Amino acid sequence: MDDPLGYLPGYVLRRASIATMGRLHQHLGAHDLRATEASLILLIGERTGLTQSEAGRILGIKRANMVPLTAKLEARGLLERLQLTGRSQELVLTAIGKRMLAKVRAAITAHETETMARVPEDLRAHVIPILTALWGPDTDAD
Amino acid sequence: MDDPLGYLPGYVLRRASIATMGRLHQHLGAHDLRATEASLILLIGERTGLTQSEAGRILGIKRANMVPLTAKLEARGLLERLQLTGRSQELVLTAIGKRMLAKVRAAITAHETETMARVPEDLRAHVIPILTALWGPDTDAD
DNA sequence: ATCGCTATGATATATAACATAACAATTGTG
DNA sequence: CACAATTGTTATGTTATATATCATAGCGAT
Repeated sequence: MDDPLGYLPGYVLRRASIATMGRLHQHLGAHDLRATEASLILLIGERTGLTQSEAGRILGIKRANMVPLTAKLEARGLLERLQLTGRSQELVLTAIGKRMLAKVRAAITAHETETMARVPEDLRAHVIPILTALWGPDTDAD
Repeated sequence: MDDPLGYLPGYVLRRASIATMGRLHQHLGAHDLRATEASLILLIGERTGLTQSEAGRILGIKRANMVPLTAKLEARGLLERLQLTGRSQELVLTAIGKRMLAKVRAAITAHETETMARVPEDLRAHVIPILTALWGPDTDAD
């Protein structure tokens, strides 16, 4: 098709992200999960004792937006909110949530493999370093 | 802050894209342009005789969403729609639009430089190839 | 221990960017 | 010519953001 903007890193980065997210969405679709929801489940699965706002900070999701996100997952029985200190609450996976976690991990692994497979072999080692560099230390979600 | 998901290419790609778009937005903010609008202006500036739907196809924007996009830019006096065949219309930059194009190009160049500067020098050459590979041939917007 | 500041969660609301579906008009083609 | 495909448009819905405001709870300093 020719993309006359294909020489612009920012543009190509965005298109790459959109395309990759689209593919991820297909992997997750079977479990009726959005990428954001999946990332939260993954995160809780890897880090115990996380507070709702801590999780939000790590994922770059604002406090206000964590509310409907956790509410939805809680409504589906995937996670629980444990009142921790009276003003903060810990996010914990339920049994169903843990089963979902396994499925999410499988989906993510498949997607990850598929994603890396697109990159010429000799460049694969540079993917994470480059993307991490572009991510950069701008990480404040709130 | 530690990002426990930092080993996932898809996740890091998304964060990188969001961060980079945020920085781009700052460059463009002075001209009150969204990234999408800027990309359309850039595109028209590089390719003459483009139809609205052609532009949409190239940029991955659906026909329906091209309407408010072009309408807004036309309302700002940046572009004109020339009836081309009776059902298709060519997008053309006005004089003001061309002046804006110059500014957009400057902003994009600055942003591009800033973006590449984040990447360790020895990896820079791989940025576009990797991102292009990840973008992949999924390019159908409609 | 109380005063003031900050953190947390929640609510309401706005916006950008995308999607789908239906439609009219027009063009191209078998 | 009849029919299919293309183009632009309108209406509408969804998702992921954002902001502003609020009540409550904890914390630090005096």
